Amino acid sequence: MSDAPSRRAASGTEAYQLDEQVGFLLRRASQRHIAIFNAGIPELTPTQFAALAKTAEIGPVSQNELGRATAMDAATIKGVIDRLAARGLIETGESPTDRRRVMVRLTSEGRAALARLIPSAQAITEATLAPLTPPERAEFIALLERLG
Amino acid sequence: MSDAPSRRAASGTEAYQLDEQVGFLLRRASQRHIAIFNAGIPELTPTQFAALAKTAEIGPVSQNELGRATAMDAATIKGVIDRLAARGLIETGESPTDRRRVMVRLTSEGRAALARLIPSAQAITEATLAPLTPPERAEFIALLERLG
DNA sequence: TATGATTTGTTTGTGTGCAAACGAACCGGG
DNA sequence: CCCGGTTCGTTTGCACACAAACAAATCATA
Repeated sequence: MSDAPSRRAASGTEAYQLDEQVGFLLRRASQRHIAIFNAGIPELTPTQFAALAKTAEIGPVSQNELGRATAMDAATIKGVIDRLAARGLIETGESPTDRRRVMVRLTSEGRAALARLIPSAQAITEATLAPLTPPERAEFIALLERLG
Repeated sequence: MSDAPSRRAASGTEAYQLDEQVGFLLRRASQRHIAIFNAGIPELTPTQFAALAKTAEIGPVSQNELGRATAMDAATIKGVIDRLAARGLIETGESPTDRRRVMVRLTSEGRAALARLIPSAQAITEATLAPLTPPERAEFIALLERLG
C-alpha cells in the first residue's frame, strides 16, 4: 500500500515523522501502561500508588522529600497526599524537629491496601511489558533507567 | 553504602521497588523529555507541536481523526486545537460532506512555524536520547514502538 | 424508508504536572 | 545575635488526559 518509508511530505516539512519521535512514543507507551494500571487497580491512580509504595519503602518522610523520591514536584505531591489522606491510607503529622515539615506515614489501612495490591501491581508491570521477550524486557528497563 | 539489592522492607511490602517499575520509569523519562522540549521550544507544548506536525503530515483532517493520529482523545484534542487556532497556527472549517465534522488545516503561519521549529524538534529528540549510544537509541526506539 | 446503532464533537469533573509567587521556618556566616 | 540565603509548604493558573453523559448527524439494514 504505497512506498511508506520514502514517503515525502507535500510541503517543506521534510522528513519529520511524528510516530518515530521518542517523545511521542514515550507518551503512547505511558498511556498504554496507565490504561492497564487503571484496569488492574481501579481504586488508585498510578501516581497515588507510587506515593503509597514509596512511603512504605522509606518510612515516615516529609512531604517534599516524598515528592522528590517519586518524581513529583511540591504542588503535585500535595494533591496526591491530600487525596490519599482523605481515603485514610496515609496520615500526616508535624515534625518534632522542623516546624515547616509535614511528615507522612502509612496508616494500617494503607499498609493493608498496599500489601493487597502489590500482586496486582506486579501483574500490571508484566502486562505492560508483555509485547517484549524476557531478555528484551530487561534490556528495555536498563535503557529506560538511563534516560531518567 | 549498604547491601542495596537485597534490601528488605520493614513491613510486609516484600520486594516491590518503585524505581524498578516500568510505569515509574516511563513517567520519569517522559518528564525529562518534556523538560528538554520546553527548553528547546518554549512557545509550544509537545502536544501542540505533535498536532501541528501531524496536521502537516496528513493534510486537512477532521478533529477526531487528528486526535486518533496523535493519540489524544476527543476531549483533549479539542483543547489543543482551540489553543493552536487561537494562535493562528491552524484554522478550522466545516466538512462539505459531513456536517458533524470540524476540519483542521494548517495556516501559512502554522506551516512557517513548523518549518522553523523542526530542526529544534530534531535536536530535542537527540538530546532526549543523548545518554544512549547510537545503536542503543535504535534498539530503544524499536522496543518502545512495540509497547505502543 | 424508518429506525436503531454508530460516529462526531462538546461539556463537566477529576487528577496529574509544572511555573511562579508567596510566607514561614531554618541555617550559615559574620 | 542578625541577616541573607535556602528550604518547606501553599496557592493560583494553565495544559494535558480520560471518563461519562449528551445532542446532532450519519450509516446500516431490515
